[in-house]
Amino acid sequence: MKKADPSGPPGSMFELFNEIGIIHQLSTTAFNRTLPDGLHVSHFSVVNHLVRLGDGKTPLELARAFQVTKANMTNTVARLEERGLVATSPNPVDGRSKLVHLTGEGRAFRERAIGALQPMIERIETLIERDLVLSAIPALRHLREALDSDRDEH
Amino acid sequence: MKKADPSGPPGSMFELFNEIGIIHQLSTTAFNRTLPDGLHVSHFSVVNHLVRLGDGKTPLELARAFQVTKANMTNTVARLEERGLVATSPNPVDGRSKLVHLTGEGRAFRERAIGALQPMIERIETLIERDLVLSAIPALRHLREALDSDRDEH
DNA sequence: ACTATATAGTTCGATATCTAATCAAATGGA
DNA sequence: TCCATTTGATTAGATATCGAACTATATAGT
Repeated sequence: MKKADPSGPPGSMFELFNEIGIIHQLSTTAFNRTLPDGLHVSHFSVVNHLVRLGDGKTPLELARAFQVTKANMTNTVARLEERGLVATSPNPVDGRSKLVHLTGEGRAFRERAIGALQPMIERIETLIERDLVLSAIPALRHLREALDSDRDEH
Repeated sequence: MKKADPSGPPGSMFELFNEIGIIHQLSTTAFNRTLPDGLHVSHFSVVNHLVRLGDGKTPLELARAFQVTKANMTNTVARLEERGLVATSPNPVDGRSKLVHLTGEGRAFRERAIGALQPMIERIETLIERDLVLSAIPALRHLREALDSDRDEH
């Protein structure tokens, strides 16, 4: 229905970034609307990361994992702490640093969030050819790594 | 160098959205830093769209083309107008609406912006296998259309 | 051991973006 | 013709996010 325009020659890097931008916008807005307790994708992502890969990470480690600024992660961790989803403690091996731990509420929130997102994921999966869509992952991984290393040089 | 974590099972929709989120973040920050006159990707995109597809569009048409809210586009158009990159006029066929036209400065800005972005695009292209990366486009188009039509139903 | 530099985190100010509410004009049905 | 509904645009308020400046601690070179 939407004849969205590619804002760049078809098959170009511009089109690629444009599609990525639109998908990001549509998906985060949809996720944000769906997540419980007024929390946002950025909050869920951090809690999910801590559950999946283990907690006790520093804010900087988290910032790097998600490629956001330290300031951003300071804010995100503060919000999570206000809500009681994480707790922080001094880093025993570095006096400048702190460690972010999950609370029981944090784990419970993750469960609720996944439950809330599930129907939406399923709805989308009925609309797409799953294999076609997932086939983009290796290319995206590769591009992400390139952007990442380009950034490191500044 | 960065062992970025997929925050979701490998090959899952979660990983896909996560990669897209990170790429979006890295690329828009890099673009924003590169664009001249303190302008941002959102501004460039609108001007570029008007040059490529013709001006005299309404704000709502622009909002739909980029999948952002009307409020967002009101703001973007206002900024562009402050800077003299576009001008608006009443819509002769609808008293509620307005039309957004390019100015000479707007076209000049687009040229400058493309010139400024070019080196960065080229630098990235030396870091990637271009064909691999571009091969993601059809999958992304497909996903974007699905998200788009899902959204229409609310 | 001292000093210079680097690093972890925070704070500040600016801006983009969202949702919800509002206003004005257009449209369609009784 | 009039009123209810829809639609285009704006406004208001909240929040995420960035970059830059700052503080405190750690590290390295002499």
